[in-house]
Amino acid sequence: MIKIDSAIDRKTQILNSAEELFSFSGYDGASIRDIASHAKVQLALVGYHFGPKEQLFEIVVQRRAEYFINCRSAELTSARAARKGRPIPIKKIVRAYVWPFLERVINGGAAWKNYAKLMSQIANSRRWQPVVGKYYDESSLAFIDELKRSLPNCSELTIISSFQFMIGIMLTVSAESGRYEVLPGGTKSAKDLESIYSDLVPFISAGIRAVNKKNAT
Amino acid sequence: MIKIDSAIDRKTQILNSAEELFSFSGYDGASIRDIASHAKVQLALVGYHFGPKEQLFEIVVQRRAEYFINCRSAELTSARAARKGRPIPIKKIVRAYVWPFLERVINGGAAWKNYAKLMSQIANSRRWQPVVGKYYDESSLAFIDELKRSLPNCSELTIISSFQFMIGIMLTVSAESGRYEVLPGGTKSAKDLESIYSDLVPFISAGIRAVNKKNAT
DNA sequence: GTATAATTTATACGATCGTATAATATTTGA
DNA sequence: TCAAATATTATACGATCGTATAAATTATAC
Repeated sequence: MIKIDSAIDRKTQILNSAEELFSFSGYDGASIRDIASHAKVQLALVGYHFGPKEQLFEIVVQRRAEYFINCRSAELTSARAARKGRPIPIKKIVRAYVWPFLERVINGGAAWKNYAKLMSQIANSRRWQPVVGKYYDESSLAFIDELKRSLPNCSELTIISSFQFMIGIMLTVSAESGRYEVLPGGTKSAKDLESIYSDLVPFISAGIRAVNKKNAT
Repeated sequence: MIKIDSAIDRKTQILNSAEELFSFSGYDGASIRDIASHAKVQLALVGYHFGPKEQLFEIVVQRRAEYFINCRSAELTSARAARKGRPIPIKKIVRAYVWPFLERVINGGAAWKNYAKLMSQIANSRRWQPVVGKYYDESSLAFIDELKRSLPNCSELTIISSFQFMIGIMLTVSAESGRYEVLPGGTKSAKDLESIYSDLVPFISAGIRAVNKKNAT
């Protein structure tokens, strides 16, 4: 008889189910009953472990946010160390931000894909701005500061816009909405996905350099 | 006594309210009762004019889609005519796609802003892919074909990716989620918005040129 | 002007929602 | 081993959901 920590297992199952159903149906479209039955637990157990629905939602957002923030911070630190005080190349900054996210979408399995889909929807939503900001703002500020250091002649607004453009691209790709699978020549295989990702950093880096040059004082 | 066409007026009011509430709360978060009371009409009137909720939602998406598709098509046609058979510059293609949308966000008032916010959420959603695709796929294909003509050495997948990147940027900016207003130096005024828009086309054009060069055969 | 059609109102139905609670089962710690 | 803590179940409550329907009102056409 194998002993398993049932409580933790079930909590994880609930979070994974919530993540999946929220990402497809949205916050109000996914009921706690849907989530419970998808996780194969009783309805009341969801509330017992996670409290009200809004709190469950926030915990879903928080859970993987911590990983990304730590990972991005580590990438940035290591890039800084390699440059010994000199500004970090734009491409490295972009990579430090988008790669931890894309890597998980590629290698992390269905759960991480679901998280990415969820984020791609709520990041554009005013309604969830407080939740997203609570966990991601601090990390965002660190990257914007780093961009400022590497683009000293660029206006702050242009830097923030570039940062926003980067996130927009990262999320629309990670959403895998199916919008481009139906188009002839659109994505079909995992190999295609990697090809898209390999275009992503050069695209963003060139974009940032272009608006920097355009707005340089 | 002024004679007003009450029915049409109220239908428009309902659509505007649905647009606003869908864009903030999502499809399931906005109830028909919310929409009706926001439009100052009776509950049952919504169903009378627009049928089931899903149909109302689709009509909201469709209403302004027609304008954008026509406007983009006209921009493309005029750009083609000016070039007399030669390929259209990338910047012109990008502008033909994003400008009709951004122009409405800038000058169209609250209703068009709400539509943009709504699109920025459902465009990344698999759930609504059939609805979005129904109205936008044909136009998307026309733009992808035009990009192929201007980038003859670029792989089809890279072109589709670039197209997707462009839409991701356009929508994340139009969403006005409030994510960047809280950041120091972030957007505050309408003037800032125009500055962001002026960075958008150069950013995307430079990005496309970069991945084209990288993948050129 | 009056019959016909279109619009609007008032209301009700069954289903599903989030949440709370009491009872039961399981695990934990001394 | 046995009480205390934790986890799980079963169930019920009031609120709100989308939808349907009949009555009342307004507009249209001849």
